[in-house]
Amino acid sequence: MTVSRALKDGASIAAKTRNKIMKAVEDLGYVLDQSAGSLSSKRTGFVAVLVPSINNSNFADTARGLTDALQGSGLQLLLGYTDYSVEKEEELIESMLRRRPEAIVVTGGRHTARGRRLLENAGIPVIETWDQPAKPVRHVVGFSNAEAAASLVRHLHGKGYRKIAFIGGTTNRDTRGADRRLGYERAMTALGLKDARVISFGTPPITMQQGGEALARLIEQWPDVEAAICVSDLSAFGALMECHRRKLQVPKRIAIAGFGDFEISRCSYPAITTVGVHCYDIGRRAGELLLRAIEGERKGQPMAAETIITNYAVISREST
Amino acid sequence: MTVSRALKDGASIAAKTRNKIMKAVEDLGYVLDQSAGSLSSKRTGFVAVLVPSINNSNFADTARGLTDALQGSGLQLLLGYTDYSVEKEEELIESMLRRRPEAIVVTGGRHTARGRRLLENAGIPVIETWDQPAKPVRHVVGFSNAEAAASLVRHLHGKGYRKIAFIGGTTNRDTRGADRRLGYERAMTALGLKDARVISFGTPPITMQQGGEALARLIEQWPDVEAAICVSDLSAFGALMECHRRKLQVPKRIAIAGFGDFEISRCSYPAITTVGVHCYDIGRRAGELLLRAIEGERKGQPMAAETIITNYAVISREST
DNA sequence: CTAGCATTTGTTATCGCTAACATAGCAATT
DNA sequence: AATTGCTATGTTAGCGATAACAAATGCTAG
Repeated sequence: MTVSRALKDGASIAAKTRNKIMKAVEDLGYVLDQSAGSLSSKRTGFVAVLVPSINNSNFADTARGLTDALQGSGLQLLLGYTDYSVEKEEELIESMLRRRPEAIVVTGGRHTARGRRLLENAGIPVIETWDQPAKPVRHVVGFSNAEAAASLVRHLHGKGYRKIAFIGGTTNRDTRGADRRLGYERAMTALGLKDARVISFGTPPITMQQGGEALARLIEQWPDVEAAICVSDLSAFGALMECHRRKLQVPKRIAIAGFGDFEISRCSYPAITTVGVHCYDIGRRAGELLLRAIEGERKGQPMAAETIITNYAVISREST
Repeated sequence: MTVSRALKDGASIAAKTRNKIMKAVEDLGYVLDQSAGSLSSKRTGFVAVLVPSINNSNFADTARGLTDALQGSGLQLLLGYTDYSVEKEEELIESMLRRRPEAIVVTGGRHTARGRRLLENAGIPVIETWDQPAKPVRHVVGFSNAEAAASLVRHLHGKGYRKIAFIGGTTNRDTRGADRRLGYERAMTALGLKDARVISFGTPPITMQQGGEALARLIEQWPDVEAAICVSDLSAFGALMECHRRKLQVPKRIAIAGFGDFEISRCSYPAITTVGVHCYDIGRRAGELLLRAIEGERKGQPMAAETIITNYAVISREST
């Protein structure tokens, strides 16, 4: 027991004893067993985080924000990839809950019925991110992808573009992508631009290359198109490069806009107009919210459901 | 006990009993507690993985390869970011070991003395990746960054370039980056090209933007430079865009090469010559190796140390 | 009907730690 | 010297699962 106390800080223990213990620990190469500790103290120090993917995506930044926010709190991320599938998400939720995380962060507000039930009954703080679900499970840190995409449409409209197209993936698995398209369509209608032009190409998340191919199709199908909004900066970049290849001047002949404010949109030439959505901050603020929620849980005073709407802003650059 | 049996497969249990239990489980929303299970069975199902970073980096692909390889094995990744710092790595090794992972995968072969000791005494399979350490802790899945960079130099030399520069970060924290520079320098000497031109700019991992700025400096310092090798595709891309801005024709006026075969190098215009290093495969094969090693460990027959050298190849594209 | 075997269920101890309480030690105060 | 009030250490009893063994049940065959 004294050893146990020596190894955590804040316990009252004589300096002499502690030193003796520490020396023994170092000599023996002893490492505390946290599974056993967790079992006893009922605090695992885990936070489960489910993201669609971590490769070339905004979610990596969100994960990083979370990691940073949790720095020093003794909490550790348990990361899972859902691959943009709610079925896989359900599986992951279950296997994560087996580890008894102290909170769980998921991406988006769409889950399987059972997935949702698992979340609701988990007895731990739940945070949905990157979205603004109509019926949140509990806490939310996100924004409306539809609204964000709509504001991009209005921005282009304000610059004089009328024949505006949307490039995205073929399915609705990527709900954020689907929301963006929805926002595009609504904004077009609202502006009286009847003929929405949607190119669906590739399973989400669509790659740079697929963005390029989609642009090729777009040009073929609607040669008079004036601007293309891409579901993400990556596809926008692919589209932009395809324009280079075809010697189509951007933005003179066609304007290109992306979504997400990846570094690439800032650095490419021409730099790409995009919607900045503060991916890192979503993670960071989810982390901070979660710390408060866990604190409350430990004190037996569960926090009231909180919804944090994060900012987004159209970032106008050379490509529009 | 019967419940415990019902919840794992392969146990002999009457179908009727199992169904009854499953129903109760579903009704109660009961979820197994794996910390308790791990404590008892001495198998946590964790694999610790330490990577420098997961944002815009090859390591995300490696993590993905690992995840895929471990799919269905019941093992779960415990991911940690070292931020390219061996001190942070040491901390992470310790906190990971507290979770009693069944194997640990680290990036690179450089560790603090204590970090190395912890790895050696952990009593679990250790895999070092992305490098070819002189004295591996145990297993290795990697390649020589120096050799790979050297072969890129030779490739450029073969194409007639002589005044070849290297763009990288300012410190040696990123040991793989440092190795690449070393390989560059050695190859230049070996080819009789005396005047190595190295631009160090930004703390690793250097960004696209820093790659662009570095190119600007390079041109200023050595206006006659014919080719630039960048420490990664991201900086190469930044450099390439800077060339666009300055209306320097690539590869006519200056050739640009990267490292890592990120998607961006394939899609950019002009497409960037790079060294393909099979990031995903490194993860995948580390995962497979690790499964065998864990299997051996469980049977009480530890596996002999194994070194897997992964392939790399210069991929010649339009930028050189 | 019962021995004999296979299958299914039950018991007990244990994994390595910590919460909660109990005791010991020690200085200050009266 | 006795009392009080600390702080430092020790004891005991779990946390919730599983390993290992023990018992019960079911089935087949003689």
